Amino acid sequence: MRLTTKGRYAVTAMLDLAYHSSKRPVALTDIAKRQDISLSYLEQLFAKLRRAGMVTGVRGPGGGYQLSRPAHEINIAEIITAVDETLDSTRCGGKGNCQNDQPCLTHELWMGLSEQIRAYLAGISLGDLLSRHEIQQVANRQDREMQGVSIGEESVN
Amino acid sequence: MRLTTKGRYAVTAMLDLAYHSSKRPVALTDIAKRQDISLSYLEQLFAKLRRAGMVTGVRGPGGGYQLSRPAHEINIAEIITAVDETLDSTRCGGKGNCQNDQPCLTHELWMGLSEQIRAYLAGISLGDLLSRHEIQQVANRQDREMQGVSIGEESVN
DNA sequence: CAAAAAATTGACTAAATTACTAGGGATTGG
DNA sequence: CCAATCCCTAGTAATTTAGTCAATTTTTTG
Ligand code: FES
Ligand code: FES
Repeated sequence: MRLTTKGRYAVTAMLDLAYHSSKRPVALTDIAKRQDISLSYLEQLFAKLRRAGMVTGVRGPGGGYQLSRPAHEINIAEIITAVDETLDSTRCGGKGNCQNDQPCLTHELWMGLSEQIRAYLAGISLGDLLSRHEIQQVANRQDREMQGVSIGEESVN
Repeated sequence: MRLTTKGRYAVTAMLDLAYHSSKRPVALTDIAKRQDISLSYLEQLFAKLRRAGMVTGVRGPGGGYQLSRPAHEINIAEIITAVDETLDSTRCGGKGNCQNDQPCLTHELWMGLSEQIRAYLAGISLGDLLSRHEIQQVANRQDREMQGVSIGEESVN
């Protein structure tokens, strides 16, 4: 499979967005600060998420991004495939041709694994994650740290 | 997770070894030809597999490698971890410290995924794979092609 | 209207990792 | 002995990832 920080960042950012969503859109600068992700890099990820129809951008002051669908209708597999293109474990990309146009000895094994991973991540939605205790605790901590930074110290960014 | 061609090659080579194992050891040059893997690269992988105690090497002419245990007692997860060091999906390596020494928002999610993958691959042994039809077919094809090469054509390697 | 806030886009770069090569021993059967 | 084979270490080329930079467009606020 290809699970890199790109996919991880995308899921993290989407979860942050879901957690802080209300009437008003959420600006990427806020997500970048809370989650410690480069703003420019986030912009690239959200461009893909927008093209995939998972978020909508609102321009201008007070703008930002919003989920296009309720959090419990967005699953993790979608998010990763939107930015990573695939969560396939095969070498051949599912085409069964990685040894001289023929399937290699282990093609079926990786196909099975891919399906396993896909099914697991497709079965978890942003809404599911939001309701988990550990995640609420972490999100809370991050919000407090954000306040601390903006009140107590100079912004170093 | 980190599933690269290194891990895939290792599993493929181990499966080839299991399939061709009998009294006599199997030489890496044969595996390299059948599976289209660079010999030097295979040697590096088998060095790790040997250190992990999964195969034993026999030197000298007629030498090669043998499985240290029966095929049904070697599972896929073992093989991958032996060469790839880990099949962890987290960014932090399970330590929960990837955001400024604190767990990031999605740490628990990746932990769950890692366990899912590990359990799946740990539940499959080389013996299981050997008994699958598709794999026998592919192995057979490879053996025929090998013969064709050594009889009909000059070896291009 | 002017200014500012924010998304949007595309090109480019640096760092890291992977896949692979090169070259030399060490062992052992015939 | 000598050829086949494992064994070991370094090094390198290719690929991929993570991230930067700079310019543009759209919209709201004052
Ligand atoms: S992984 Fe699909 S053919 Fe090798
Ligand atoms: S993945 Fe473990 S702390 Fe972020």
